[in-house]
Formats: sequence, C-alpha cells, structure tokens
Amino acid sequence: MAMRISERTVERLCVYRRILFRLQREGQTHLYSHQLGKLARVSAEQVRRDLMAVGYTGSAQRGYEIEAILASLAAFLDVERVQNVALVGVGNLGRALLHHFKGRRPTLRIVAAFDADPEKTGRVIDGCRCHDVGELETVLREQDVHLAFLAVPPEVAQAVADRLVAGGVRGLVNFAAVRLSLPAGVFVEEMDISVALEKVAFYAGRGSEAP
Amino acid sequence: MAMRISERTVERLCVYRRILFRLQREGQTHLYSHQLGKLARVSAEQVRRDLMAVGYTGSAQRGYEIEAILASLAAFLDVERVQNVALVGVGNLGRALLHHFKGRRPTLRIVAAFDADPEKTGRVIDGCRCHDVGELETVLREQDVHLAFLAVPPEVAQAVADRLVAGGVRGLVNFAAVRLSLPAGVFVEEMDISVALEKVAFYAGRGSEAP
DNA sequence: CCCTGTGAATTTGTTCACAGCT
DNA sequence: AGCTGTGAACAAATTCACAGGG
Repeated sequence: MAMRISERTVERLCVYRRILFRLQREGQTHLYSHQLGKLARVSAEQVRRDLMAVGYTGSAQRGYEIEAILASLAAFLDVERVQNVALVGVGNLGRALLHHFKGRRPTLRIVAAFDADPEKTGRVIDGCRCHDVGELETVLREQDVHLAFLAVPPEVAQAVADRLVAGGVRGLVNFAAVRLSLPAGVFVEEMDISVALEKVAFYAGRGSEAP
Repeated sequence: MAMRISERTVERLCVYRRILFRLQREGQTHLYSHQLGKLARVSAEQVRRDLMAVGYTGSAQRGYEIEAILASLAAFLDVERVQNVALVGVGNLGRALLHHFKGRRPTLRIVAAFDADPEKTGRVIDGCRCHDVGELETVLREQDVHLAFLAVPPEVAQAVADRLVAGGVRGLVNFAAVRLSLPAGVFVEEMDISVALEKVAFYAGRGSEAP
C-alpha cells in the first residue's frame, strides 16, 4: 500500500467512515457519491477520487455498497489493529478526552493518563489510570503506547513531547498552543483552539467569503 | 481590505501573532523571517509571503520589527473589536473551553453558556453564566453574540447550529462529530477530535511520510 | 438516463531563485 | 555578507467534462 495519500484525503476518509457507519446502523446498504458528498459536505467528484484512492470500486447502477466501502476503508486505514493511546494532562480538556473515548472506538483507546498534580495521580478517571508524569516513559513501554494526546500547558508542552517521543510515541494530537519541534517521522496534528476561534472570528465578519 | 486571503494563511498569521506576543513579552524587538519560520514550523518564504499579505514590510538589515508586525496583524485580523462568543454544551469539553478562555484574550470572550441540563443552568462557571438552551436566541440577541463554540452531542448538533444561526451567529467552531449543513455566509471550523486521532494513527505507522 | 471512473484543465498553495538594499 | 520582496516555477488539490456501462 505505497500509494501517496494526502492528509486532506485521510481526513475525509475518516469522515466518510463515520457517516457510513451511521447509515449502516440505520439499515441503509447502498448510496451514490453525491449522497455521501452531501453528508460529508464534499463534492461528488471528490468522494469518487477519495474512494478510488482506497482501491474501492462501486457499480454504476447501484452506486457504492456501504458494507464493502467500510471494509475497504478499514483495511486501508488499518483500523483493525488495536492502538493504545496515552493522554498527558488531566485538566478539563484531558478529562473531556477521557470521557469522549471511554468505551467507544475500541481500536483506539486511551490506556494511560499522566499528570503532575498529586491530587490526580493514582486515581482512575473514566476507567483510565492516572499516573505521575515521572513514570511516563516506563508506562508507555509497558503498555505498548505509540500515540498520544498532549493536553498540557504550553510552557511544558515541548518538554513533555520530547519525553513522549523518547518513550516511543510516533504520533500525537497537540492541544497546547505551541508549535512543537519533533524529529521527522513523528506525526503531529495541531488542534489549536485559540487559532480556530480567531479564524472563525476573522471570516465571520466578512459576509460570504468561501475562502 | 479586499485582498483574497487563504484559510491556511489566516491560521499561520494567528500563530505568528501568538509567537510574537511571547517574544515581545520576553523583551525581543526584532526578528528575521527565518527565525519566525522556525518557531512557527514554516518556511521563511512562507513567512514573508504571509506578512506581505497583511501589508507589512520589514527592513533588510534589521528584519521585522515585532511591535510593527503586531500592529499590522491586529489591524488586519481585526483584533481590536471585541467579539462576544457563546458556548453551547457545558460538558467536560465545554468547561475546558470556559476555563481556557477565562480572563485572557479579552477581545474574544465567552459571554454566555448554554446547556439543557437543569443541573447546570442558572450556575456561573468560570465567570460565565449558564443559561437554559431554551433561551438561546434571546440571550444571543441581548448579548450581541455572533460567534459560538458548539460542544454538544452529535445527535443534536445540527438542530442547535440552526438555532445559533437563527440567533445571529455568523461563525462557529464545531466540536461535534457531524458535518453541519448551514447557510452560505456562516463560517464553520471543524474541530474533530476523533478524526484527528485516526489521522495521527494512520500516519504514525508509516515511518517518515511527509504527506 | 444517471451513475462511476478518470484524463485534462484549473485553481490554489508552496518553494525556488534572484534582484535590490544596506 | 545576509536580509527582504517577488516573479516564475513547481506541486498539490480540486473541479470540469466526458467516455463507458447497465
């Protein structure tokens, strides 16, 4: 599976997958590219290109078979393999993440949380043990963790990120308001809430921009 | 100020602004494009193009003057005008947002929260009054709110979003795992945590992709 | 028909390369 | 020398437009 695939495409594929799951639960079995496009807010051509990328082919008369796309997507996105996730920073946001991932999405689950506050360490929150951040590398190794959520204050984000990488983390979602500097090969997804709001504020003013 | 400006550029400008603020607090007065680029994880050419877009011009010998860029950025991003923000959904994530924006960034502040749970309504959390979601439109009008965070369960996200728009909201940050369908002219920024993690999981596997 | 798959064209975004300045 | 500003080249992403098929 060496095909070059863009970040945007991967995002859309994840969105499609979620939509198709829902439709499947609701009993639907087939749909057309333009229908999926409408639900994902994407053009029909885009949907077709994206599905081409995962190697799935629909039929012209019945469109796409939901079960079959889901299978292709699962194979392509490698969703079967269970991947353990760590969370660093059990503040409000960290707890929101724990709560959000509790139970569901069994193949991506938060198996360990970390915080520096002794008030929090030792406890179990939403089914997840909270360790002292000092044990970071050890626990990551023990639990075979290679992914992480970083939800710590910006001042310590870089230091914690370095330790995550030292502990074997290969990809992380960064909520801290800092651009991290990490070795190539470590994938960082920025989730910058302040920037998101500023961006919305910027575009919300000006009438009808479709930027 | 009719110049077309891309979403990516606006994001980067917000990041620059934050970095420059920090440098300014630390007493630095000038920097070069490649320095800012390093801090923002962006190429020097990109920085220069972006700053060109806001109409700021540096000098070749001293580089950019931090105070002056900040002034240009403030003018361009329209940061002086105070804009009130609403929050719908006072769960874990909602509280994280309230906490995050408490006090700081005085020009973008959460002035009203909403929830359906009577346990939460009527209380003041992190300095923000929590109203019953039934009063949504009224309070938005009263408080002159045109921006919002949407942090409600996916099943109700579309309905709430429609009401936000009816109440005068022109832009929102959506944390719910649904693609919203809103009239043109309303700007939506998707903050999809599950997709972010799935994306990271996808790329974290494959060694050194720079996608 | 109305679908899918896909070359070709287009638009958008980024980097290269260098002129001009001090 | 080393910087900025920017045309030109390049790369990426998206849309157009249409062939092919039941």
